[in-house]
Amino acid sequence: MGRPPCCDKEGIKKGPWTPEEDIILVSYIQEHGPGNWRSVPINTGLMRCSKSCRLRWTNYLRPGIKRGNFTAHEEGIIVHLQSLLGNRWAAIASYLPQRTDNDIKNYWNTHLKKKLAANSNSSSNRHPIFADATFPSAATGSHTASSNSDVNQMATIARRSPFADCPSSSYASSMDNISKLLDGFMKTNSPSPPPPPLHHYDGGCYDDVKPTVDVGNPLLSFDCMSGADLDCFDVHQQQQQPASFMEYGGYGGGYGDESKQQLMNQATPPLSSIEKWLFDEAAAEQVADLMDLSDGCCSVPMMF
DNA sequence: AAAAACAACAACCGCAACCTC
DNA sequence: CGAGGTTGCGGTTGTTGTTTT
Repeated sequence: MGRPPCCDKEGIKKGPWTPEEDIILVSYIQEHGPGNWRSVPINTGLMRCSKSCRLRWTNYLRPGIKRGNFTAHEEGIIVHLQSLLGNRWAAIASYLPQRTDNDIKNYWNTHLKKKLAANSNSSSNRHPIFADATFPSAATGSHTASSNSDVNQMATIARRSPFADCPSSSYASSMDNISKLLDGFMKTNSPSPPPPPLHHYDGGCYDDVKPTVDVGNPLLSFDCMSGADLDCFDVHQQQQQPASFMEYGGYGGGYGDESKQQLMNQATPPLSSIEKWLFDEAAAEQVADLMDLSDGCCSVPMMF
């Protein structure tokens, strides 16, 4: 099968998106919902390829995206999941609904990898919890997993992370301008329906209804998790409901603690222990601290 | 004050999986 | 069942902002 010409077409614009383009894309998706990306540039007149539209929406315009510094909790989750899953950023992102896979990938490459690489030089200080555990290989899926009790042990290590109180960065690029433009745009449009329940985010398509973690995911054989457990994270709604961009939170908006609680409440069947742990900020902060990402005193076995 | 170096992140590219007919 | 089309994902690059010299 031949690859369809996409971004190499003549007349296709590349590079940074303008606020005007963002408005066009957001308003179109508001009306039609995400998905069917092929038709987006055709119907909107945007001189962008479908892939670029999807990426822009997924990584930047999608409601509920949290921007700014990663918290210690998030760092803990990312480091732990990366050790479990390898560089499967989409799978990792499914555990952090407010972050995009691209964001996580960037953060890993620019921050965490460096920290962990520096820390790995002092492997003698590796914490016994991680030293004892053999984490799954992303390539083979083989592993012996840490148990719930291991996770609980992690949570008992009480030492506050230096990152815990990091303020969010003041994300101010073209976002301010875009936000103003969109604000004006929204005011001129009809009242919006109430915000929908938290979706499962799977690569940017809210209308996707499929398991968050695929069959090949080593977590499926993780001894404290079951397939049913994994479905806990697949919190989605069955029908699309275009909603106000701003009511979603607009740029920089997020579901925050309330939505996290909402997710916890909606998720049935009950979360597995590791999933609960992943949503437990206090525990994860402690794990992040346990990993000591800042001062290089200990490390996590990584699988690059 | 200017240039160079570095850091952060948005966006692109290409492959592979998935879907539809 | 297979071919063609579409979408998702991960690696990588390009651009912009910040810091250092």
